[in-house]
Amino acid sequence: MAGYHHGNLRAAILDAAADTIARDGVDGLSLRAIAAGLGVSHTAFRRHFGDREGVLNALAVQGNRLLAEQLRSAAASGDFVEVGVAYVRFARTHPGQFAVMFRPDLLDEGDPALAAARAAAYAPLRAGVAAKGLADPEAGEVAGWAVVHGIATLALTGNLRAAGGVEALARRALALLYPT
Amino acid sequence: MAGYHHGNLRAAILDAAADTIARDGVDGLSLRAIAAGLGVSHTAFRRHFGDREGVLNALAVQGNRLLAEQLRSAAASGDFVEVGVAYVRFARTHPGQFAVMFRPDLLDEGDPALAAARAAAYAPLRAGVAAKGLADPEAGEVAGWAVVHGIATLALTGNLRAAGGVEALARRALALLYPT
DNA sequence: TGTACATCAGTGAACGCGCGTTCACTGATGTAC
DNA sequence: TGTACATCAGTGAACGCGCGTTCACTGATGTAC
Repeated sequence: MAGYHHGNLRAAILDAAADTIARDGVDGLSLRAIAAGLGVSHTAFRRHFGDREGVLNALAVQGNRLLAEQLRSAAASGDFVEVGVAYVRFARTHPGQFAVMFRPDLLDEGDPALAAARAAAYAPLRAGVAAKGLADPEAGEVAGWAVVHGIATLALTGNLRAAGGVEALARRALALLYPT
Repeated sequence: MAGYHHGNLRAAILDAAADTIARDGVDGLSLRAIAAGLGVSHTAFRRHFGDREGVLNALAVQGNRLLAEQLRSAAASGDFVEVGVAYVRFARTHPGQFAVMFRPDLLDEGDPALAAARAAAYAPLRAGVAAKGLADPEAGEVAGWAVVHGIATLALTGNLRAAGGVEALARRALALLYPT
């Protein structure tokens, strides 16, 4: 662990970056501060990520993969509302990744790994809406995505009061949109 | 207009700040750059706003007042869906203000003018949902707000493809949530 | 079993940059008499 | 009608700060023979 070689610097940097972004926002992310926190030179990250955009991009890929996994798992329950709840839960348990995933201005939009991870994350939403057999499935996708993205965003920025918890509130809102 | 006194510096700074934030994000806002653009000393804004937070706060108050006005006007049409569409339209026509309005971390949360402007902006949503007579009005408010906030946010950050236009898409999504 | 050498991982000094803030100030305006 | 003076509006030099990047480098590891 100690010594010249860190051993797991790449993962450690991503973890620390996610924490910092969750606390201070993307623009509060200082690679120098992260390096200091890890007891490592402030240029060490370059070997693994190249530059600042590389760090953010890696975080976005990681986030999308994790989101895809959690949405798929929720979809397996058979209740589409739970897919939406899982989206909100992901945003609140991985706020650092979430803050970066929908910021194409900060990412390498040419990265095929990012595109693939995004597509994987979007697939369960599309499949779930299709199964509903709505007259306007495009509107169904957008409404579903927007309602959970909106709740997640508003909750993360401190704009939502939810006495019974954010996830329960999301469940009630989704029940209105997709009545059983 | 020319000369030592600008005449309308306060309004000019707010306009320029909104433009810059719309283009570069809140953290891309440089008061020095704005001052240079207006041909004014980079400390001139202090007389009117005190510090950086003062500028952002004034922008948020202005934005909330404008939003309140436009939502009230849409509510007068009698069609609640149009209140939601007006929210999305506001976000897209005033992206600089919108980016700041829901960032309590950047604002002076003790400012009564801000609290009043926010309450005025939220009122038409609450009234419109109440008129719907839903079994779960709280969920109705959150779902309505979240869906338009989500669509606005996703569209502004470049995450939404909408062939027929964002407002039309919002209208279809809202029609799903509040069927007539 | 040992040695040479390529590769991989991390170092730390130096650079230039733009930022918000502080400070003592100067120019313009308006009001009292 | 004119003058004194308080107030309001904007100036510009200087400060300290933290940032990402560049650069030449050193230490550690693993593989070929």
